[in-house]
Amino acid sequence: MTKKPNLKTLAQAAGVSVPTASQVMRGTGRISEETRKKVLKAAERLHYVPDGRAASMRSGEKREIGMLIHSISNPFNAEVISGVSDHLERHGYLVSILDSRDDVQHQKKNLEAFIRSSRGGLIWVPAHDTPKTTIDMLRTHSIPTVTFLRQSKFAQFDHIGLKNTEATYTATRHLIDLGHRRIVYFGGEPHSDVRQERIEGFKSAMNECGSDQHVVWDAPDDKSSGVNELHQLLKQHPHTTALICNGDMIALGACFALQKTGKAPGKDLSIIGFDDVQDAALATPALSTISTHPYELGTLLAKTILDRIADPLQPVKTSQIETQLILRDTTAAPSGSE
Amino acid sequence: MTKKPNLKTLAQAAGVSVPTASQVMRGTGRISEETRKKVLKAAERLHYVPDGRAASMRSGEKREIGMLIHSISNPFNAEVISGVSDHLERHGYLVSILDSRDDVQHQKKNLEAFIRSSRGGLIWVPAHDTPKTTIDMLRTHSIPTVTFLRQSKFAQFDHIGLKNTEATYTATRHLIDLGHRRIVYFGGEPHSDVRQERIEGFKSAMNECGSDQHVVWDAPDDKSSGVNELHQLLKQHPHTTALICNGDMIALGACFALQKTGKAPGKDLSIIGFDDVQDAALATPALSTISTHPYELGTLLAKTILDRIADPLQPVKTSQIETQLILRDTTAAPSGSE
DNA sequence: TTATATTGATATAACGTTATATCAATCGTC
DNA sequence: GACGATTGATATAACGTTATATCAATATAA
Repeated sequence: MTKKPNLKTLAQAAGVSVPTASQVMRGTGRISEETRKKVLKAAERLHYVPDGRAASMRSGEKREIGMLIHSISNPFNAEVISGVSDHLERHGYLVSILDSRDDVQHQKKNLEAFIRSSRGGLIWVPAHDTPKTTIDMLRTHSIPTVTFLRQSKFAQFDHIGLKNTEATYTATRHLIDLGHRRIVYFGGEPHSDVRQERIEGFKSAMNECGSDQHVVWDAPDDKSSGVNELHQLLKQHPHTTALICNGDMIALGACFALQKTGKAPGKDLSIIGFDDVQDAALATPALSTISTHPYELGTLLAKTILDRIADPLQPVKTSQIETQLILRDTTAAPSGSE
Repeated sequence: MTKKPNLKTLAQAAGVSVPTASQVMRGTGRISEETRKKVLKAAERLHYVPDGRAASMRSGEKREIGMLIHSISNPFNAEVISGVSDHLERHGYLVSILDSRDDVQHQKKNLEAFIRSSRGGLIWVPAHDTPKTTIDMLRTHSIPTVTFLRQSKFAQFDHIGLKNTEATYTATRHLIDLGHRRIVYFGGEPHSDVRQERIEGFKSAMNECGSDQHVVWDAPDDKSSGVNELHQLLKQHPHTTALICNGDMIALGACFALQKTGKAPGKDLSIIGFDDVQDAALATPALSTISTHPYELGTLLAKTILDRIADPLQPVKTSQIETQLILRDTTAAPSGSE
């Protein structure tokens, strides 16, 4: 069991000085072809790999970007991660993922460890109700940070969001044009800002058609919640003809629940989801939904954080990703409308 | 824009020496209550956070564990990650995730960066066809490593797997007892060792009942593949009465495809999945499947890597997680059997 | 020829910690 | 009151790199 080789070992093996070995490994400085080969050959032989901690400490360069997200299993996030990784790996960065589980305690622990580990930047979905102290902690250490999906109330970070209001406006408008009037906004947590934006779009479309009915139904954004809550909803609002859902999962849950009672999504109740996850297209009936281009979002995130690292003092930037209404089989004119 | 505080800054602010400040922050050594308070107060004021790189370099301690997995969006993996994180966070570790996308090139890049970053240990699902050079790289740097799900052919790492053979044996046996004889193993990549184990269990059960029909159908393990490939399968083997599937996703895809042709899973074709993902219980009809206790797997992984870190020279350990056959609505006696 | 660049290497110090050794002051014991 | 033990602090060196300055040897220019 030989000890891990370091630059000193390597330099001795190659018969050169430590700085020379370092320069060869990094490809910098003025080095003759002859010594270059000597060092590289020795490095190969010893399986030398530089210690990133020491290098980063001395040079100040940090070749690792962290992503802290609220749910690692979410297929939308997985696509975003692909977009980020592809771009950043091409620029020589390592991308590592942390999972806050949308819990501020977990998030705080993760961020503390993150700061200690001195990474180059943070791509972040802040957990619900992230407290100001957490934000302050980040700002104090002036870590290049880009948020996505959710924007912090307390600090100005670069941010990339979705055109939430526009998206739900368009979707609601479409339902109205089909003849629907009793439309419910279904799902999401009351505190969510993203949801607030979506509800805004929903309400403004409803207002335009003269409806003062703005029914909003709170429920967790997963499939089982969709199954359970739909019954409650229809009990309280039996004349509902269409749902704008806060996410595809709850929308698919609602479809299941409806089918179990012998009714058909699209025919008896129109349903529009949000995200366009893979299952949306595969479900029967296929789910009408709002697509959000997660891979492109990831690419944009990567570019944004590279810009921020390159110039930490530039003004804060905010952009928004276009969405697209995908019409499949769960939307139709209301059944009593002809 | 003040510079980031370090131990020197902190010590000066508190009016003590650098080693004293260090000891206070770590809670070690003999420190009077008075100076302890002074230092902690100063640390609070300056928002001091130690530099993990420097600490780790000097002390040799590494408080970060990496997980390199083949697919980050896989709900099974997400549960495993939860189990690992919960346990390791309680022991003061940070858990970060890398995604190899089951591609050996990505994997190699990730591992190289991983080694440079000097983490404390690696929990790993080796990508398909991981070459020996990659394994050698890891072994040379003697990084505490535990694999799960897939075991490397080339090196002996600690490993935690599933009782694959036993699981499919039991499942196939159950179908046979119901009266099925024309059973097909559906899905998975030909090179996969895990799948090979499962097929073994399938075949040995089939042999027991005197059937020499061992139809195995290759197909990617996702839902859309299930939809597409089922038709091909039934065209070639029209008398099939039951499927043992390589994963829940392809099983659910097969269910959808069947329903689209007006047939019923369970009644016209029995289907058993593998993994027991959330959707399995929620689908209509609910999917019979093999549950694998991913959270417990994660906990065991965490314990195993802690043991390995504590004593790097102990003999290699291998364990296997029990599985459980969950019978829901997609399994029944074959339709022509009464 | 002398002065000036250029090339290819090296010596030294620094990054922010922590391990080890050391030291003065206080304590208890006989 | 002399001695060793304990307490609470500090000085120093080391972890493995890289930035900067330096230097001898050669090449180029005036």
